[in-house]
Amino acid sequence: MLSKKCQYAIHALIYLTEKHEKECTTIVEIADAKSIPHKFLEVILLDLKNAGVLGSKKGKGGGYYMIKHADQIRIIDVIRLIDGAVAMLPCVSLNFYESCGLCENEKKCSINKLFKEVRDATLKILSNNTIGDLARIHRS
Amino acid sequence: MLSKKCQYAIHALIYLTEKHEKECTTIVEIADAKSIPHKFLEVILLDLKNAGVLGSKKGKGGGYYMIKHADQIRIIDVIRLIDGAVAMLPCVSLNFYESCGLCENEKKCSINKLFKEVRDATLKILSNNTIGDLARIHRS
DNA sequence: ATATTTGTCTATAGATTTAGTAGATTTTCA
DNA sequence: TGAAAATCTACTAAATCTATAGACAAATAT
Repeated sequence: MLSKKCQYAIHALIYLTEKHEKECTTIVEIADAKSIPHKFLEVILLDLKNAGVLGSKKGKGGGYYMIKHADQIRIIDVIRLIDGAVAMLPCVSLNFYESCGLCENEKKCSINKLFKEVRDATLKILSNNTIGDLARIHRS
Repeated sequence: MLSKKCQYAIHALIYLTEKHEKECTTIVEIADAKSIPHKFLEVILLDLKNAGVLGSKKGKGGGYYMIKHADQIRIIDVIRLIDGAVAMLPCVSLNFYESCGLCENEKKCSINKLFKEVRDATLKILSNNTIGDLARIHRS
């Protein structure tokens, strides 16, 4: 399961994409629109900023804005950024690999093989879809 | 990520399948063979028993044995039994559905739609593979 | 300059889940 | 009866999740 944090991140990014781009939107506006606790959203938007996805401006008229184009933000990237590994087992994760510590030979392990299949199927979908795609469907 | 508990469950079932079927195997034997903490394995095997996957016999010469054929135990069933939902969002789960509480109309929600795709791809693989399949590959 | 608005940083806290442990009890077999 | 094994009850420690509080820094308007 994706964490609440990650779900909030996706919703916030879609909201920012659907708004006029290049304009600043405050944390409170997004929080109210999407019913996200705003102190929690604060942390999330900061993470997205530190990852280079969003930019921000302080003071009056400030807020957050998209720094990357929505079509360049893949869903898989948001998940990895907020939640970490996408794979169902540590030993099949591309970005957060760890040995499972249970099988003797990972290359011959049937469990490993099966969950690599699952990983690849999941990755195929989540890396071919962007925040832009989701926002477009949303609008129509 | 699958929990350790679920990984242990899969390994234990494969171990039981690879052993001579119909014979009793003690918790301690499985725990030692697969390096699983045996008090933890105790809980796991009991869950599998209560779900009708394993049978048990108490006393001397007792232990656990397969009650279902390994080819009838789908990996998806083990995961659902031990970890619960397989889906990445509550609103796309078939067996553990809950509303996400974030979108107005689930049927029009693009996020919902995307993660249903992921769910279906995952389910396709995990319901077409059984403990028997994993044990067979293991052996060869 | 100063007040206001807005993001940033530090710190904390409650709830839940994960991963496991301890010890008494029951059943079965020899 | 005694030993071996599962079963049951009841914990616990640590991590993670989901937040919240409050001080601080920067930008803007007046």
